[in-house]
Amino acid sequence: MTGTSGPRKRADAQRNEKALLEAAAAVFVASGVDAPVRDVAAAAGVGVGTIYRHFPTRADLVVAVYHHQIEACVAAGPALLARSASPHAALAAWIDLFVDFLVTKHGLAEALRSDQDTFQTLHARFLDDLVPVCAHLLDAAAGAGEIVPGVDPLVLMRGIGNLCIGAGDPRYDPGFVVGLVVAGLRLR
Amino acid sequence: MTGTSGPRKRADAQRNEKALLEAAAAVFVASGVDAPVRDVAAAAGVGVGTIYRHFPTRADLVVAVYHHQIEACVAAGPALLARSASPHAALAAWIDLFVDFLVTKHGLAEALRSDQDTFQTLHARFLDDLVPVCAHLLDAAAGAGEIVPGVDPLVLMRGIGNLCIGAGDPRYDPGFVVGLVVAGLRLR
Amino acid sequence: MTGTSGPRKRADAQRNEKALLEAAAAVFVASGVDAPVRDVAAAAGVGVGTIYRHFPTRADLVVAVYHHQIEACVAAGPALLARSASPHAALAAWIDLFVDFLVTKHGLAEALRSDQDTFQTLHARFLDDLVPVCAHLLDAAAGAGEIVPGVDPLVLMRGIGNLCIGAGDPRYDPGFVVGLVVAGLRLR
Amino acid sequence: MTGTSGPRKRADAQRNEKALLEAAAAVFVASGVDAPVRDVAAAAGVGVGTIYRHFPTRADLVVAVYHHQIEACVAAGPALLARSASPHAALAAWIDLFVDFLVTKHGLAEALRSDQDTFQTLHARFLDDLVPVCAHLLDAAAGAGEIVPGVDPLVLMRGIGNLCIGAGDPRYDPGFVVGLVVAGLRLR
DNA sequence: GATGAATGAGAGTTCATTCAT
DNA sequence: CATGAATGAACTCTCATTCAT
Repeated sequence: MTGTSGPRKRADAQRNEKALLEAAAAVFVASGVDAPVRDVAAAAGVGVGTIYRHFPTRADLVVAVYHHQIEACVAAGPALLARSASPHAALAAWIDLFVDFLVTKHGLAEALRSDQDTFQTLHARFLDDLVPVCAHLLDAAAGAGEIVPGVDPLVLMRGIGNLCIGAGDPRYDPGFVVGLVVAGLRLR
Repeated sequence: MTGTSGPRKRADAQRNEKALLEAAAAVFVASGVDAPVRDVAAAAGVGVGTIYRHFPTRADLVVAVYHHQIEACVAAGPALLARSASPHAALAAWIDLFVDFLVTKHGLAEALRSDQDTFQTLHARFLDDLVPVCAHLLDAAAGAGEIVPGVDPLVLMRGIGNLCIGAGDPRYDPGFVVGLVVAGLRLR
Repeated sequence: MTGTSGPRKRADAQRNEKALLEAAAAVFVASGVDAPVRDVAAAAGVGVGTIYRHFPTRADLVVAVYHHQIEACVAAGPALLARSASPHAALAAWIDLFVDFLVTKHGLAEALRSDQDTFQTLHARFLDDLVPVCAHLLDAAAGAGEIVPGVDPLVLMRGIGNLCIGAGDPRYDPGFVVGLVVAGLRLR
Repeated sequence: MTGTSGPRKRADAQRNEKALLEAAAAVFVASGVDAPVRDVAAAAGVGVGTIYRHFPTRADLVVAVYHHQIEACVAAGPALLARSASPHAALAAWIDLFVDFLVTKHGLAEALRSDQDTFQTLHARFLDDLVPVCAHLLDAAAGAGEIVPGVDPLVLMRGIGNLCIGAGDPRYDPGFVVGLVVAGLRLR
């Protein structure tokens, strides 16, 4: 805005892509990840061609939309483990974080659960990145004797993800049920 | 042909409707509750007009499809409470039943979670019928001091329902996570 | 129009299909066989869905459009052979008929030559039906010692077909070149 | 870098244009003259804008692509007439040359026949250059009493061109039908 | 009542063409 | 001059829904 007029084209394109992602995120929240490409384009104020240029398939777009947020979650795992009172506390905090993330980005959980071919990629990406973090936290907690051993992190994460579906409804409370799950993990 | 046409028609219509429901159930399992109306009509061997005559909206059809199964679940609640060792055991057994139901009728959980307007009716019907049963079981278990008090049956049921989404995937195991929830309910 | 209101639905559908074919023929002449489906639908005064119902693929439509005309040509072969002065005269007359047909239905020749996948079916149909007739005429003329033996009917017909491309242009005269071909066939 | 930039640029531009034409020729052979502009640009390693700068319309590009080859054909006419045994032999040889040209550059014949507005220019150019050559050969042969008089060279050339359409198909043989045409030209 | 033909909105996708950099 | 990002018209195809028979 001040003096960035030099190599502008690439800068513009990047800005454009960012605007695209934000618009897509908004549209996904409002209409789900199945929202018409046209709607996303309109929301971003670009032509549909621009969407296809940047993200050839819908999966590419969805993955991109949630990429940064996934990364943040990945980073939070070790950080929490380092500064929490106990591994179980870290696990609980991380799950809370994950739930907050999903609940905030309403529509994400729905996307995650979709077994449509279109979202295979999203699925993969999501789980490939997050499951190891979860596994690490589970191992730490199990190693400390705080939780039952042998919990499959993938199963746990998909469960948590599922529980976040429909978070917008005032009559539903994902956090409560997730709390039951976390409680259920504890060794008694 | 003249005298019997009155009652006969009704019988025929009922038969027709039943065939419709069975066909719809099969199609829903195969293609989800968003399956094209034409597919349902074709599976039932009727015209699409007939579907619309019997079930003006898709929700009506979906509700009807799952009606009997919901009723069975409703009936199972008191029965289990009567013959189980403890209220908590009855609750656990009933939840298992519910999970089995959802998991077996693949696609139902997905339909349940949908917040699309189309399924509002289904939602309502499903919960209106089942929540009281669940509430009764929760009350009994809480009254016996076996579980934490104040669990909202609606929230619990929606959580359970959500956990059943994606049950077909071999890498996911709804039962395990539901087990954690049930364990989490117990007073420690 | 007078008393055909009995089994009207099927009658209507047939009428509709006929109107469709006529409209499609007109559009094909005007815009080629690649004309947008919408244009055909508009010309026929129906929705696009109607086109797709009657003719699931474009090839189906194209084949149907030219079906009757192909049949007429098929029927003309033996008839001409029976009533012509010589086999060569019959062959020449039949080729004239074929050329008239292609030239009249401007756009047909273009369709025929297309090697696009869409028209494979048309190609096949066209040649499967007409080549045998042509072969019969060629055999008769060759048997009578009037023309060179061993002419491949398929090659001849595709040549004739090609020559009819662009018949609308006043500066071109397919008939003349076809005449040269027919003359070239004669034993000298 | 300073003094040579004037002439250098022109040299570069010429080189660029040549590369463009070669790339376009290759793409036209592979995908037909309707190939996406992008494909041509990509094959040439330039941006689409460059294509549009050099050749504002597609016709301009197509004409340019085939320009050199047309010129070669033009030059061959008198040469053949000079060194052939008879005018008819020269005509036949020249037609063979023309056919070889069209058949080799698969896609050219298709382009030639197109009556689309886009190719009007190509048409014109092609015929304006070649028709006189053909006329000359026809006149010579007619003058020598070898062929029928009064053959319109334009009609003949378009016929020949049409016959070359679909040359790639193993079941078709343009050369054979062209041979019939050439034979048909002879006085008997 | 049942039928299924017809309708047409809507979604995905491709590309010719323009124009800011 | 060259580039290629952006635009948006155009096209195909699908299906929910209506309604004449």
